[in-house]
Amino acid sequence: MQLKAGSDLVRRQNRAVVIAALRRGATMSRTDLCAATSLSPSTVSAITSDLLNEGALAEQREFEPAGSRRGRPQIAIGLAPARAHVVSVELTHNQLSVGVSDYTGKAIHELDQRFSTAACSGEDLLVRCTQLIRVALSNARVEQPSSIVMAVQGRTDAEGRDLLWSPIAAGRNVHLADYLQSEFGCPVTVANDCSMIAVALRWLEPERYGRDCLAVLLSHGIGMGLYLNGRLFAGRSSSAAEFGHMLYKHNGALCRCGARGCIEAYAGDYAIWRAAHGLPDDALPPVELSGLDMRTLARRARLSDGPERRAYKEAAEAIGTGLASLFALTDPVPIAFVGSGTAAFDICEPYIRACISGSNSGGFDAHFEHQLFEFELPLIRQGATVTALLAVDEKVASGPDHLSSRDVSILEVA
Amino acid sequence: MQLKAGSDLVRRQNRAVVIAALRRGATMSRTDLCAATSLSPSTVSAITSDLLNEGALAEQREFEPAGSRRGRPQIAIGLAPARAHVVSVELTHNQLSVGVSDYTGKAIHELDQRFSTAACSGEDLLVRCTQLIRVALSNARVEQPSSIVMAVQGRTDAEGRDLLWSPIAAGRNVHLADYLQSEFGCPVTVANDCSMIAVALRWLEPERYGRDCLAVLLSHGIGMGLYLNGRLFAGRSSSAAEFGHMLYKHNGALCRCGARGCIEAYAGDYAIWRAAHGLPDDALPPVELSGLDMRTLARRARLSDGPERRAYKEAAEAIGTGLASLFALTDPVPIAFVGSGTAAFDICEPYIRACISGSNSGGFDAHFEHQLFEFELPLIRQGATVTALLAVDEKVASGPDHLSSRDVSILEVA
DNA sequence: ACTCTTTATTTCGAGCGCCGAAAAAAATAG
DNA sequence: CTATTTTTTTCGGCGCTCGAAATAAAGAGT
Repeated sequence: MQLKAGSDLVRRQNRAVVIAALRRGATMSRTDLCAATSLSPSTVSAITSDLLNEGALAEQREFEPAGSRRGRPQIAIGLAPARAHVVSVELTHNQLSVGVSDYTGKAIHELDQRFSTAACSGEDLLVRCTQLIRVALSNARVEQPSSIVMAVQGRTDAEGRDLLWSPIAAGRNVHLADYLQSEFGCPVTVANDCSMIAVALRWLEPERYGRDCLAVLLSHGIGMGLYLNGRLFAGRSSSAAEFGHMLYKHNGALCRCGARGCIEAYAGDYAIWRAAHGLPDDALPPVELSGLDMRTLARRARLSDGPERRAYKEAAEAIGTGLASLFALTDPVPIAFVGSGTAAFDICEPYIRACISGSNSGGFDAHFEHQLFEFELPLIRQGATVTALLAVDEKVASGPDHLSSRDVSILEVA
Repeated sequence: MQLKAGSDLVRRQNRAVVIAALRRGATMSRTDLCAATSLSPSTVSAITSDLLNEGALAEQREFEPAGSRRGRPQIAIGLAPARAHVVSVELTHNQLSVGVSDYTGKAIHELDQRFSTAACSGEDLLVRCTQLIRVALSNARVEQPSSIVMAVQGRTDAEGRDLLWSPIAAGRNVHLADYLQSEFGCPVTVANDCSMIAVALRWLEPERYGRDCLAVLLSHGIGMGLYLNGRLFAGRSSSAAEFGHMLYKHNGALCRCGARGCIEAYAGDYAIWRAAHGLPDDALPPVELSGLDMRTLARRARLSDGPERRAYKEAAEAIGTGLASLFALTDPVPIAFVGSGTAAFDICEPYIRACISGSNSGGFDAHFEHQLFEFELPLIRQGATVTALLAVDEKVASGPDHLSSRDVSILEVA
């Protein structure tokens, strides 16, 4: 059942609209805001004055940008950098990264730590995260973060509280969000790394990826983030969207996840390496593969039609079959392939396209457009930061806790 | 960008909440409505009195249901049957059906017509629909329908305007909605039949299917309707969710859709029949198969481990592989298997479960609960009717076109 | 230097929809 | 016939948006 509405909802919504407009476009005058939000000047005036009082917005009188026209000059308004600080945490293979940004989204500080994630228990993970975040905050001279988003390779619960399973760490059912939340006293969300890539792409290229965005991570494992009709696709009880674990072949090759026949068991780096070296498809996959190993494999695959080429072909057909199946469900969607695996994409592409165009994806236009991004980390960080900022925006929009704006100005005077 | 809000939105929303409450529970008093909507008594009073004036609601003083307690008796309020009439149209294999219901959802009239759909051009379809709807409306003594929903086997565009492709009719890109809309002067939506099954199940069993609902139609072809996190899953540019056309085997058996390796090319009735009779997997599938044919096949499959059993096993593994892949994306969801194919579900079930539990679906709880429904038509009709009614509700909630409630009462007096 | 024009922003009063409290309505209990 | 109980309506107030008018702050013209 839908929820009832009241004037409170209207206020929140319109404040949110104003904040959203400013989050996109650096600074705007009140007049610009009227145009962007289609709110009346009076309303924009009221809302901005409230938000200015609350410290969420700041006027920028300094930069009068020349354009000297007649009439009263516009006053540029922007988000107030100091209103909040957000933290993004990225847990990837053998690396933990932390980024601190101000409320405008400007990166203030970034910090990495490399260690063997495979040996990491849940407990270890909590401690390492806490420590690294603390250092980063202190380096950035931030007392109190307002929101933390942690992007992990692996499956989280649907509410973004727990890390259920990760291919890169031993811990299971790690209550990351609750722990960090009590450590840092601010809302924490745990998200899938590929979802964050999709968020970033949507944010960076709304024209192309605004409505629909499929991010496929090709690396040691295979991950996916999907926006469909403008909303993040997630499972019923977990972050799901586990493209890499769609079933490619019943009783097929052994996957890192323990199941058999997953796409990843053919298309992950370890699977390609395994197949290229003629190892049995239930061999325990090598834990560590250098970028050099894979580049060598790719070079051989390009040179001659040997076992390497066949391994890449099988990988491509696993991916192509998965995409074809996915597109039977969603219709073709613009794709961003991300990660080190994109370096061998030239080998895979024709096979992938053959799978998709031979299938019924979309029924009529069985083609897809794609882009390649070699490095996933910047995208993940961008996505996590944006997600954290939007969470703060929501809180700011709902106003200073249950005090009317009038009360606030009274408090400020006192 | 989100849209701005105003008092108009609040009014619409709260009227919608009231209407939604009444659509569920036959009749309620104003006090009940307060509890159900969490609106204040004053607001409920105002809204119901407006809706009564507009003829959307009706008081039912007749049935004072005994429960003689002290105090002023409650006045039962319900949707006014005469406020609107909706039409549901179902196009299935060799049959066109029309149902007419009043605003409370009560079926007033139903009408079927059987003919060879395969021979049907787009033009034919438009004419037949129009004629059958006209007859049904006149039989039901309904002057003007308020909403028509047509459920078709096949793929529609994302907006529910056109029938893009259907396995049961020759026409392509048939502008069903626009045509019927101009014929009957009311909003028309074209929807996928399996989506309507999912709508119906959600409506009938909200406890089980309210949030997530997977309807799988097993019959000549394979269809699917999916609700995920309370919203209908649909493709980017079409109704999509074409479970039957997920890719099971690259370059595999020939499917009705023209592609190769679709799940349907193994699990549709025609595919099972083809395999059981040892025909090549690119044989043109028989167009007509009687229920008797399939029952015979199933009986033989149960009796001995011959070609029939193998055909059902292959079918089940195609479905199981598809479900495993789907559940990698969505986590396991309660399933309703619908249609004549459910008669052989006892043969398939173990193989389907083997596929799913061998895979990584959901990561941790690789099981699913399911229900069987032999007859799809009643569910499709129910879903289409509900969809049509909800469309009317939305219009009713937004109020008499741009007149305030005061204006309306003035008009009524005049 | 002063006034006029232009453009941006704020202020003011009205309207709409919700809510709480009080009043009114309509029954039963005594 | 009055008191009690429960439902429903009425009334006044509040919060939010909006349109119109007022104010603010510039450049342009004389």
